[in-house]
Amino acid sequence: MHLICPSFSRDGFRMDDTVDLGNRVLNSGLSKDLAGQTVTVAGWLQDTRNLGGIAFLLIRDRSGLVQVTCLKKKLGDEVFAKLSGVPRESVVAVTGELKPNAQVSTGFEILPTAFQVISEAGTPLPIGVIDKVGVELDTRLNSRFMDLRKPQVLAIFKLREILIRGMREYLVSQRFMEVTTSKIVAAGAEGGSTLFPIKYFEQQAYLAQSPQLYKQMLMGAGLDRIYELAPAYRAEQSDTVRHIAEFASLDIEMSFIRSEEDVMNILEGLMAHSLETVLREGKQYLDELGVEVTVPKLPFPRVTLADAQKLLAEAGMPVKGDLDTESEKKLGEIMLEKHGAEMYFITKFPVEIKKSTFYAMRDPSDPELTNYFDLDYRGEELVSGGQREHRINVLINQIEEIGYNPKDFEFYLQAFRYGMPPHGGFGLGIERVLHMMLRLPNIRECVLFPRDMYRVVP
RNA sequence: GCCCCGGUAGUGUAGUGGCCUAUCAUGAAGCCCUGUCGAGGCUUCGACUCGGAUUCAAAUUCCGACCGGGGCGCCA
Repeated sequence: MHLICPSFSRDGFRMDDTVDLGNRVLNSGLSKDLAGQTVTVAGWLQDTRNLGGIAFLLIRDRSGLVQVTCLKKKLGDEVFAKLSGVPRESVVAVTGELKPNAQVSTGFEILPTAFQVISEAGTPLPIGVIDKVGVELDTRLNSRFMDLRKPQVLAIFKLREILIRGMREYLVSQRFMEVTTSKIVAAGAEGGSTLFPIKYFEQQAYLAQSPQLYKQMLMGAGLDRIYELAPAYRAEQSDTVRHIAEFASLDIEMSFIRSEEDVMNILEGLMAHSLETVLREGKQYLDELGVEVTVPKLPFPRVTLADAQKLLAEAGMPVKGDLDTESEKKLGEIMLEKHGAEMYFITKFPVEIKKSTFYAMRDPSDPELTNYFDLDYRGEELVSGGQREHRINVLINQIEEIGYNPKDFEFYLQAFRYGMPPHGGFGLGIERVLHMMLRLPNIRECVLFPRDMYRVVP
């Protein structure tokens, strides 16, 4: 911490120690109405435009920009040179008089009476905050702290926060209780190949790929309606723009459902409410990104997987089995055209496709199908969910069918032996929602410090 | 895991055997300029990922390593 200008002396410019941050106001709190008042602001020196006898310093804080205008005549040569020579992106604090001025885009400026460089930035910057050249995502992620200083990058995370807040609001209104389950587990909900092994004292353990089994056990505990927002870890060898090794998963589980339809009702309500919240509270950030968001209308269209295959065949893209990436995208176009819907359910996945999902309930009216669905958003999968099998005997059969040993799941199965209500739920990828909602080229854009097959730092 | 593509100043790029003491922009350093808001003008600085091979000659071709991008499978 050091003084910028020990020689400050002219015109009452403060040359003593430091600017008092106790009186600091956010840039957004300033306006012409404060004309003549002394104000203190602090932030990052975004840019300096030195015109010779006058210099403009732009100071950015989390709320926006403010212009500090320095006059050489008033400050003296030495002070003026020091002020206009502070490196970009240094953290500075300024006290000065707020003066209305129509020549400034905000309508006012600050004439400094004290100035402190709190933390000087090195040069050159690893990446520019306002430079007029592109920067690749990988380079940006290597200097993420600097990247996040860009308003359009920060906007993504403001919107993420609003989206999640909207989701919580909705779930609370529907009497869901938030829970936290362990991310250190002895067994996965699905195959072992996507698990990250960890050494847990003297035992083998894994990072949780899903809270699936715990959510269900909590239904056996009588919690009725729960949700959890927590990281999920997948060691998938998936190097694509929509996969990351650690993602935020919103998992819900609810009891006493009649079928998966009850779960879908909650899910569509959740999506509509949270997107509405984003639209209502996040307008400035959406504008920053130049994105338009449409709130989906209720109810969302439902199409069985079989019908989806028919639609695709009619469109000249026949698929057998599960949809591949190309047909998934195509279905997104078809649903938009036919129903004007960006979000839609694909229902009644066949047992054949869901065979590793041993806890899926099969359709009582067709043993070839399950009560499982996906929610897609413009051709990308956001959610998987469905009705679970709550009958212990059937559940054990389904575990054995895929060659697993029920003994390995005894901790889980126990919860089914002493009273388990019919239940269902889903897991939703937060980043997938943002990826599609904001039309970002890469899902890594909406994680602060993304983890993928190759990146563990920062 | 499979397929395709790439790695040039701090950042983004041009350059596909000799015309490269490597282009342009941005940036940084310095000078000039009293109304900038993508400020402007002038000067300077700064790079061929690493190792091996081919060749009279390699940023450029070949092999390997490392790093990155896209697609597929799979998935949230």
